Amino acid sequence: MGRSPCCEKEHTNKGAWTKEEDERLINYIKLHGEGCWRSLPKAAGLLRCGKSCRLRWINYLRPDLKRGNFTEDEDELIINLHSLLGNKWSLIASRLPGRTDNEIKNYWNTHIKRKLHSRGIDPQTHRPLLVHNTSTTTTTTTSITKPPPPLPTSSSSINIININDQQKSKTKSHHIQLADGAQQSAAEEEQEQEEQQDSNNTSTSTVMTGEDNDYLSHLNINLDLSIGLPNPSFQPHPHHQISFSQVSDQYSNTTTAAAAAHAHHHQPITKQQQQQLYYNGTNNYVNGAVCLCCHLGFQKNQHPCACINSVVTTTAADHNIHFFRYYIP
DNA sequence: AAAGGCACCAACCGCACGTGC
DNA sequence: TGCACGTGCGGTTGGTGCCTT
Repeated sequence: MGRSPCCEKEHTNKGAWTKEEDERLINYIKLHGEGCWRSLPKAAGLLRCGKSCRLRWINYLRPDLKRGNFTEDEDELIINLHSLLGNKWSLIASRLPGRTDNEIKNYWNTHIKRKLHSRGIDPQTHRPLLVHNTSTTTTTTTSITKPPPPLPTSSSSINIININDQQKSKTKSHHIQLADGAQQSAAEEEQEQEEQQDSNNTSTSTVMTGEDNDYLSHLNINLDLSIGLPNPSFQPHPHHQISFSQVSDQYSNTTTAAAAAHAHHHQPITKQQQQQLYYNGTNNYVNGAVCLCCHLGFQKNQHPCACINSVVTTTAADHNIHFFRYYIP
């Protein structure tokens, strides 16, 4: 016995939405708000599937949507985010206010892919295209190529933090600038290249780097990616309600840091702790954290993530810095 | 003017995940 | 623990309009 269909297909319209349908949907959501998509069509007097209503609202009718062409900045941002996240369109869209995942996905397939090809970059791997790369399996050929060029953003930083809860004194905190004119040592860079090549043999597009090779090879790697883009309208997922300040001293005290780590990994925290965290963020630019433990499948089966004992430290105060944290328990 | 090719994008579909029971 | 349900995501499809022949 299969699951019941999401709607009665014989009684639903398909295809393009009419103006009248749009108005019905808008009016209903204005009155009752979003949600309960399955029952919405009937309640709103629409002969549409609930999923269709949701899609129409999210991708087209929502009042906060930004219409019009993508800017050059948006282009670059999408490219950078895609190089980090892969085809996680909703995650990418969460960093572009007013843009939808569907819109970005379409834009990627129609414009950016071509743009990258013209730059000689493989849009899937973000590595230089090889002349002899005529095979359809680009992942195998790219494993022998040079590492990708630096991201064309103003600057990027990777912060690798190894925290042993009992031995915080042995904490390793590794901060690497990936901007043009990188602040990496040659040895670090070499190791990063090796690790990147290793990581390319997997389906994960995330770049692993730093001196923690032993730890990185450990199965219990936890990954927390927080991309610090100036996105004040960012609405964190309910699971990720706690925002992280980019200013290091905000989390220099253990209580706050522990609370932040605690909350970030889906643990309940007190109202007081929450207020403290938000208060700390208000004096500075507050960055919405994206937990890739969940989004990329790391620690999917562990609740909470093993990185719960990590202490959050940050190192950058530049509002435009792309900010990553890797937690290794 | 008609036909064909192409680009664009709204919409659909199937699946995965989270939640409640 | 397993199931049903609601929701969201990513890949794909199909309609439309523009351009070229």
